Amino acid sequence: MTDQPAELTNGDLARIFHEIGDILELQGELVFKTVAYHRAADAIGRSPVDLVSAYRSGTVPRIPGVGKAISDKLTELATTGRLRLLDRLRTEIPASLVELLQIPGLGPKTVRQLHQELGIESLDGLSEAAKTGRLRTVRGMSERTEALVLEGLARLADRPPTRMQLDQAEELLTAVMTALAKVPGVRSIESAGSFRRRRESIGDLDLLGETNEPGPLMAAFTSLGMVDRVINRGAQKSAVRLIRGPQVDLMAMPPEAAGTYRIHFTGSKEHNVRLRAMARDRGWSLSEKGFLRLGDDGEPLTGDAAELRTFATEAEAYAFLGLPFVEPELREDTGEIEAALAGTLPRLIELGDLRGDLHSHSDWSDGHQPLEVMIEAARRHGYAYQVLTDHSQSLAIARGLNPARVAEQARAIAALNARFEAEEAAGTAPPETPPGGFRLLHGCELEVRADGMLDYEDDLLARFDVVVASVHVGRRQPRAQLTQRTLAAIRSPHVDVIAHPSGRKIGQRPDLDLDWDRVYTEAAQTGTALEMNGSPPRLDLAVERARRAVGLGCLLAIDSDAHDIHELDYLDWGISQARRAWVGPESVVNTRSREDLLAWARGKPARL
DNA sequence: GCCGTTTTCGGCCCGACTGTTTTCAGTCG
Repeated sequence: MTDQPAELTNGDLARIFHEIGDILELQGELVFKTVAYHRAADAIGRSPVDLVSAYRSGTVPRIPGVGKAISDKLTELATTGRLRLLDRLRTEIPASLVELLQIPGLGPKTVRQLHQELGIESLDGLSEAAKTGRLRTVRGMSERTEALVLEGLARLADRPPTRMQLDQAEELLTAVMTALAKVPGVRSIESAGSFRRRRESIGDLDLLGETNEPGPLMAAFTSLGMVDRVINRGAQKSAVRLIRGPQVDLMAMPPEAAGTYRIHFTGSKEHNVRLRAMARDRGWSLSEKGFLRLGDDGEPLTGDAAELRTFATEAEAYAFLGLPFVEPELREDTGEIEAALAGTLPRLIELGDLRGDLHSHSDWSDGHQPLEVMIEAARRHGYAYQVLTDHSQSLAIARGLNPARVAEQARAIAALNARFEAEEAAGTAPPETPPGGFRLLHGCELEVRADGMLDYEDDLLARFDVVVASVHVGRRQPRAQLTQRTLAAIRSPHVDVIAHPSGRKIGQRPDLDLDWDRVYTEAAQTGTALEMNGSPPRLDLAVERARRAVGLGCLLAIDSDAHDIHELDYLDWGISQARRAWVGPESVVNTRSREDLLAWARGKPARL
């Protein structure tokens, strides 16, 4: 047996550099240095390229925030699987000390002090010291602080931090916003933060209230029935925790300065840091309140000389910095500032660009409703087509269709389409029906079996309008085998879309271990679309993968994968992820008319 | 530690809230 080091994923690498950053913080290292490690860790975690493979092969990608020092450490990790710096740091600071940073209110300075003065090096030690009253012997800590620490410890044990799906976040936000919109003097309540940027999962919720009179708003917010406890309450901002729910932050904004408040509270933090640096270069200090003129000493002018510029809209605030409006989904400091400066921001896809949905289910397989109910709901979305893609035969758990049932389903679809055509001719179709009418297209979700074979014969596959293929079984096969199965589907003349290509479920199930660049390259060569599945637990392809895939020439399909009429709206989440991936309408096959879509699907053999 | 058509050295974003303060540091977002 060889003593080959375990393969480190980008996620493992990110954790390593975050840990280094944490330990350096506890050691009192220069703040900018610790921030640099955390920044680099984030960028490494986001990288679409498998960095261990890249470093071993010597084709090292350029990663923003990774300079010579951290690059050398990546080389060491890729070749030896270890990092001497981290081994040494762990002997200097017990790894368990890092856990103390999770307690709300305890930052690096305090943890370091507790370690030095009381010898505390773990959560257990902290708990013991708080209970026995030793904590209050430290300067700056009181009996009250001890109670807060114990409360924080209890919460940590009680409720592991979980993140919400986008749809769950939306539901909670809507409830809070509806309640607060009625408060006198409040012009509007808006969501901000990571939900507005449509991150794939959401931790805290952020809200902005437009008002000149924040008092009643803060009072109403902190006394909502769904509030478990008030974390803090101030004149302009407050935070609460909802019962069995997340933390919600609310900030009041005066209407005339709403533009900079929105920018501030939408983030991301990294995007804002860039904007503030740009403001500083131009002689202004940027905060949520607006732009303050700086004096020669680099400090904002005060007294009579003070000068504050405010803007009611974000577009005006960006314009003051010489930038066009930057869509919230792009505000991650992943190149959007540079593109804005160069005037090369993309025209992002919108829900209205879609002409149909290529992936949905009925109770013919594992959908919740009869075909007629699903399709009646789909018709009312105003699309030109909906593709029904019930599962293929080998996926027994989802009641996959055998060839005889496929033929029966084709007849049912033909009958429905005949009715739609007649209603459109008679003018009795739903008012949402687009010019050219609505048609139900016959597709299937074709199982790529564990043995690598496709689940229907070619002559049957040829009869479908659209075929989406996916991997559900044999997920733990080695990379080479999984990649071959996916490539077999991509190369089939009948497969048009690879559905949820990574197979992940956010926070529950990891990605398939694929040679992604080969998948992208062959998908681009064959004109096979990769799906951006809008189902909130999937959101698959993930944003960074989608961005790379499009960069390598791939087409995408944005689909709902609806198993229920309410899930048809999942297209919206798919759109938001595509926007985060800088995707424009030209890269998405289901922006095409029904005729063009069918021509693309039929034309696949010619494209090969 | 990172980064640069105003810099290869000297910067690196900003303010509210909290707690324990007799004027502010730490934490957080």
